[in-house]
Amino acid sequence: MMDRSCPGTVEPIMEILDSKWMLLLLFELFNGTRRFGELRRKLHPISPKTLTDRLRLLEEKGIVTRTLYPGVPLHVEYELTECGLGLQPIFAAMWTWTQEYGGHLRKDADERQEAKG
Amino acid sequence: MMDRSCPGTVEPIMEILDSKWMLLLLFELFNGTRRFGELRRKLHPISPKTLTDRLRLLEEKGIVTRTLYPGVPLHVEYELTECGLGLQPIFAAMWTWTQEYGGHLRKDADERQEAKG
DNA sequence: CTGTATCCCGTCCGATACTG
DNA sequence: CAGTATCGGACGGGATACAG
Repeated sequence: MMDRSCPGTVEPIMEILDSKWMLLLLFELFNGTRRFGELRRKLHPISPKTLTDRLRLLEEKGIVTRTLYPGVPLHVEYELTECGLGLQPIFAAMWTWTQEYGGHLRKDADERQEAKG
Repeated sequence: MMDRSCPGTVEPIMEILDSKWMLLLLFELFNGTRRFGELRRKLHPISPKTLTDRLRLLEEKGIVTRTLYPGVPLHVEYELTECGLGLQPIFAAMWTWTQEYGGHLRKDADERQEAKG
């Protein structure tokens, strides 16, 4: 499974996850159905354009459903599909990794130490 | 675990994975120690600047080690640390997701159908 | 062989104003 | 309320030449 074919298997997922706000957006949706304005407030200061872009992408990929409730005022709900909920084990694996190796992520700690000499 | 703290737990990993070439680079290293030129050939047409950037980042994060073998010609080897090898379950989870839900990722299939419609 | 230094371009994203 | 349209800036990454 860790062979040459794996990058091709993994890349489509990365195309979803690696854009700005996408993680926060997904986690928000993991916790239940959300409306557009609700997401906008929670992800503040995301721009409406960007939020729409993200939601449309997730829709395209079959990860969320968009439900329109006609009437005034307009009312739209976004909800994860089974496919979207299925992403959770991936985040669980990331969470586990951080617990295990998170201490290694010092990054600038080293640089500061070097500066001090 | 899927609560509000999780994005913060996951983001540091995404900072590593979400840059161009990083997936291919990691998979190459999963298969063993590699030299700079070797990576450059395998990831062709990556630019040397970008390859260096990626390797430096991985080094900073403690995910790879860089070993210099002095002499002419110069010889450098990159190898995953235990921490780097620990990333594999994450990719395994992604792989599983694609097996399970990969069929949902049609994206442009829908667009084409719409065009025909 | 293993990088670094420069320059440049495309893309992503934010800000803002506007519409059904 | 839930978006769309438009513009512009920042930044990631490519090409290329050069250095240790």
